[in-house]
Amino acid sequence: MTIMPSTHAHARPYASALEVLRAAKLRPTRQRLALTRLLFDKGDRHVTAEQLHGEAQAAAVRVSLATIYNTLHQFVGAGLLREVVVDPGRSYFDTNVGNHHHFYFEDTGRLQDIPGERVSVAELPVAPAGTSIRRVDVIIRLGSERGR
Amino acid sequence: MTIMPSTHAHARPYASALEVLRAAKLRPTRQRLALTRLLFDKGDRHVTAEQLHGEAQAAAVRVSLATIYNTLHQFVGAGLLREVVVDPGRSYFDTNVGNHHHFYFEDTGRLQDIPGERVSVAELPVAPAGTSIRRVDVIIRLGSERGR
DNA sequence: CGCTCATATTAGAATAATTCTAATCTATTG
DNA sequence: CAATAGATTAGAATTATTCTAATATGAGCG
Repeated sequence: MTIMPSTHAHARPYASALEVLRAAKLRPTRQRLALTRLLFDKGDRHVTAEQLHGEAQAAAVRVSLATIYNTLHQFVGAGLLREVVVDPGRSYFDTNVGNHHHFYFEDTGRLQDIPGERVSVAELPVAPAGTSIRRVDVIIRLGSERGR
Repeated sequence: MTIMPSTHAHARPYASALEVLRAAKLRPTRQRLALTRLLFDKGDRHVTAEQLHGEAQAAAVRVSLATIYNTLHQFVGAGLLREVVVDPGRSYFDTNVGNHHHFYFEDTGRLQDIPGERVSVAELPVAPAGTSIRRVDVIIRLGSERGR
């Protein structure tokens, strides 16, 4: 793919990152644009803050870890990311915000999506008045061979 | 309830704590006995390390935080406790090791059991060869009124 | 019982992930 | 382009947890 004259009509990474941030009402700063691209230009992924920081540095993008955290949380707030809690002490951020669940490989720490349709949860009593379901997380924890 | 002459025939807290530890092949030390009682004498509960430490101090049991952590993890290893991960950076230990799932009140940080039968998960592809399912966690996250 | 030793416990230091702070920058708007 | 609200930053601070090395203790044995 060759360099194109600057138009605005197609989904180049840059343009789409900009749109993503605009839609989320977040100022498109240099670092947010870069992080948006790192996060969303490669399909669904699960990253930790440190990982993303590493990728940013590898890509010669100067971003502090504080900004990584700020941005990840803002993205979660804006519905661009979903935080997955599987490991005490480590947070994963999932670029797939659709209806789905997870396989978690305990040995390697890797997460894998399971399409939402493959899992059904029989209806349950919505808890005490004044509360509503934010989300239902299903995590299938996998270990190597020896089943426990 | 008054002090009983020392017999061995009924399920006093002390005796059962001893049995629990023996069954788990863990030496019944002073602190493990005390923690066993604190954990299991009051029905199903979800505690953090700090909480348990606090309870121990309140009960005038001298135990270091390191021992709390050691013990909690040994108990998990022995199948006496189950670790529930719902909050990044905080671990809950559940005295209910049977088949069940959880409501998680995001505002208060409280966990509540949901009997296992109330939740059914439609079968899913067991992941890559060489792995087996260790556990399936279903966490229903609740928020206050405003749904999201 | 009292020794011995493997196992536990402990205080405190160390680590890891994350958040905070206050100073410095930078989009945005007029 | 100046003003300013909002963003970024380095580094300190916080939180939860683990590690370390020294000390204590339960279990088995004579």
